Amino acid sequence: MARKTKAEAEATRESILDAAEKMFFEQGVSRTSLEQIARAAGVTRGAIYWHFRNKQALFEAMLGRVRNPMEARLADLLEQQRSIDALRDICVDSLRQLATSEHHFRVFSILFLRTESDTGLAAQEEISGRSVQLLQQYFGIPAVRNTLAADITPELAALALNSHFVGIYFQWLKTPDHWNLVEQAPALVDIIFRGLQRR
Amino acid sequence: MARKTKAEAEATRESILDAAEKMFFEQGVSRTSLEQIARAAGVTRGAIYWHFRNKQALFEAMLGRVRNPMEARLADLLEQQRSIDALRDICVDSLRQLATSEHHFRVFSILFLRTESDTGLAAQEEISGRSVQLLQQYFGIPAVRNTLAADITPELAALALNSHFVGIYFQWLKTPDHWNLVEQAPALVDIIFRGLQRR
DNA sequence: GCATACATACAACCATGTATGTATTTTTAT
DNA sequence: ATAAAAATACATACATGGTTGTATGTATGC
Repeated sequence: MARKTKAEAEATRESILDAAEKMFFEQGVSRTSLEQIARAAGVTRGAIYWHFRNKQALFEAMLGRVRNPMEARLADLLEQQRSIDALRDICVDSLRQLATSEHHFRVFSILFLRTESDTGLAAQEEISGRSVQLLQQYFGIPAVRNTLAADITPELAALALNSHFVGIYFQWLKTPDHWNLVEQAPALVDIIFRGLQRR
Repeated sequence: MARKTKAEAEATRESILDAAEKMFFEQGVSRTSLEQIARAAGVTRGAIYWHFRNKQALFEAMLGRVRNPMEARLADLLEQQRSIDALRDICVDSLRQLATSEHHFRVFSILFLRTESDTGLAAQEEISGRSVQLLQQYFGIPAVRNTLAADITPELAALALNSHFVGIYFQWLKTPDHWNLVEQAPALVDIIFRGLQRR
């Protein structure tokens, strides 16, 4: 086949990534072959091996397209020393984004449910690890810490909030049609915040 | 090789399941071959195919050895209409069991992190689904429901508690050496209960 | 004219599943 | 009770396909 222009090449690269995302989501990472991805992208394996070293590299590139949506906002929260209500908004928005963005839905579904690879775990760690760090620092701000219940350290608060969050992600991704995350998000977030704050 | 006695056969069956649990935990389900499991069990693939129809059946049998530790106690909780403090004890114990029983640790680690199969998800659903059902019914008991915060329905309470729990499981299984689950368990449980109960 | 962006062809390897062999155990018939 | 028959609990051998990686071809953009 003929050589493509630079822009066209970049387009096929993206379509390969799209196809990988789709197939990984539908079948799981280990059970989808490069041949299947190639077919879904309308190319052959040759194209995949041209753009990516192997399946592993393709997988990582696919994950790399999604950035943790919370992270930037958490950094801003910390820097601006915003109120805890602002954090609550971030949390609600984050849950809603998972439920409304097909792209995020698929990638996080792959990360949580459709991969057993170590790089998948590493990616999870990279994503949630930084968030926990930022949350810890935020809860350490005296004005914020004072609002926490008596025996809750910043570390514990960050851990609990993050775990609660991951649990909601996880549970909902398993059965997204079973309950409405967008509707329940505020109530679910309120519960954990009530648990963290002093009464 | 010679035929074994009935008891011996049952022993090799168990050793195969043990080996599968070990290898699935260490390498993930899809990346461990039956050959590896056989070697780890000190037998050949012939023995595996004698006791199990295929890898899938072996995987299910391996999962079948662990029953949800919470379920029986939740049923009792509901039947005896015990106080919410009893539920809190169950939750703490459940977390502690994960951290102290190597067997539970491995199997849940496989379920949450080391499989991408649909049967893995189905098993998760079966395990946590019933718990949520029981929790819903329990929170529906008037005396219990009255202790919940104003706008929290029994369904929401069960969902939130279960999600919080799953999140803790998930986070800790990823990095079990990073923090001490046994120590933190009571505090983590207290947080979610404070969030659920009226102040 | 040379590097590019693929398609095509080829080699090699696991992993699975099944078929077969076999030494015992267990059962059955006498 | 004992010998023959049958079933058991595997090990071994083999056939197959699916997947990966690489090597090569090739038309075209630059």
